[in-house]
Formats: sequence, C-alpha cells, structure tokens
Amino acid sequence: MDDRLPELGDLEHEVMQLVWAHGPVTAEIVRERLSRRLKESTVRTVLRRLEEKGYANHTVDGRTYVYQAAEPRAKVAAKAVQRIVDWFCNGSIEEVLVGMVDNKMLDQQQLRTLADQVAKAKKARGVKKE
Amino acid sequence: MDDRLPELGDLEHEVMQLVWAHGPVTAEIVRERLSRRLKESTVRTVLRRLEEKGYANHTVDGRTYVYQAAEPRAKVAAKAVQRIVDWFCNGSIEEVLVGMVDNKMLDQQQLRTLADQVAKAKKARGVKKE
DNA sequence: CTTGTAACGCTACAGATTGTCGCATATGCG
DNA sequence: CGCATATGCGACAATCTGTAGCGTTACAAG
Repeated sequence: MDDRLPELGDLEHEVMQLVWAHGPVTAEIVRERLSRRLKESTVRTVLRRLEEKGYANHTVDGRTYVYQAAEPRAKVAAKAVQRIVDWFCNGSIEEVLVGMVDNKMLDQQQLRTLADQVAKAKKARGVKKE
Repeated sequence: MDDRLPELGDLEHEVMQLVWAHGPVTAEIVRERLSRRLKESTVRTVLRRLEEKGYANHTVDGRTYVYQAAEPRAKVAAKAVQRIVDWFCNGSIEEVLVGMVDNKMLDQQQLRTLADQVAKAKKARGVKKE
C-alpha cells in the first residue's frame, strides 16, 4: 500500500496528466487530447505500461478499455516529494522546505496559509478517520 | 541560475551524498567511502558525469582533482521538489503538502514547527537582504 | 633528458528505460 | 457468420547508467 512508484518519462507523464484531469478515458480520447499526434498503438503501449507501473487501472466496457488513475494526483506527488526528502536529506522535510524558502520558491506567508489550510483539512476529514 | 538539474542514478546519488557530507573530495576518497567497491576509473567517470550534469565542480591541486558540490544539498532538494510540484499539480505546493498530511507523511504539528523555524531563519538572515 | 608512476580522460559495452510502431489476434455487432 | 476494430505483443532505435580497460600526460628521481 506504500510501494514506490517508478518514475515516468515525458510522454507517460503527459498521458497521466490527461487521465487525472479528464477522468476515465479510452486510448482514443487520450490520443486526441495529446499534444503530439501519435499512432493508437503508441498510446495503448503507454497506457499499458502506466498500468504495469501501478499508476493506472482499466476496466472493460464492451470491447473498449477504460483507464483511470490508480491513485489521486496529489497522493502521487506527495510520495514523490517524500522520496526526494528521503533521498537527499535525512528525511527532514523541514530542511527541504527551508531550502525552498531560501530560494524564493515559497515565502513564509504562503507557509502560514498552508499550515492553516492543512489544519482545517485535517479537522474536516481527519476526525472521521477512515 | 535556475537550470533544471538532470536526475541521478543510484550510484551517482550515493557519490553526491558523500561529496555533500564530506566536503571537497578526491576520487580516491570517494572510492574508499563508497559502499560498493569499485575501480577508480569507475568513480572518476561518475564524478565527471556529475560535473557535466552541473552537480559538482572540480579544482586542481597539483595533479589531483578535488571535487565539491556545485550547490548545497538543500537547494538541490528544493529544486527537485519544485519540479515535482510543477510537474504534477499546477505548481500548487499547498496541494502537495496537504497530500502529504493526508498520507500521514507529515502532521500539522510538524508543519507548525516548520513554519516557526522558517520564520526564525528568515528573520535571522532575511533581514539583511531585501 | 629519460623513465617510472600515479592521476586523468576517453571509449566501450551491456542492461534497463522510453518513445514509437507494425502486425497478428480476438471479439462484439449487424 | 463475417467484418471492422480495439487490443496486446514484439520490435527497434535512442538514452541513460553502472562499470571498466587503456592510452596519455605530467612530475619526481636518477
């Protein structure tokens, strides 16, 4: 339930973005929305590999495969960040965040807002647990 | 000044960790401290590639190359995180952080401590800046 | 100046990824 | 029961990475 998802290539990433943003999709749909114009088989291969990697699932509707994200985007992003943190620092998120502030990527006001937002979110759904 | 550093392989990463932790080092030093026992040429290749990728610099001391990190670890980590954020979300760090909280990777207390720490750090050295 | 030795970089190479397809195959619809 | 079509599979080239062997160069001793 906490497996390390493999990294994605550019195309794979673009496809996942579509899946996340557009909800359940077919290879055809993805193909249309994609920036570059590719053959269907190409799109299918990517979708299949995405599923192998654990990023997506598919259900069958008639003879059509419908893909959807296996995990919400935010969760995947969070895991990715967690990995960065583990990799570089001693798992110290603080160090990283401070680094971001140092690099003007995030200011303290943003952090404060964030903290509140998080607290609120936690209270809102953290209570009912799961 | 804000170039996207290429990603690192496992060995490259381990070497960078040594460089960051151990300060200026020679290929020999790295070789000794490394977990796996490799040939010197292997270590040198890695160091050279690390330099090509912009992670390290080297100066010459006599006939010996001395490598050191081009950028502090925290900064690189911050950039990596920033990339994740840009890649996955709309650049919304909040979304990612909230996701981390949702996944029990970070609790609000930690966030609060962090916020304080950041504020303090900013006051300490942020004042003399702009 | 010649030569041995140590420190370098260059080139290679195999294995894993990733982007891209062509093609044989399976299957629902009319 | 055929046909059109949606799928998967196998392939291939380009890259990236781990790992080295080797030829080259520079400095110190003879």
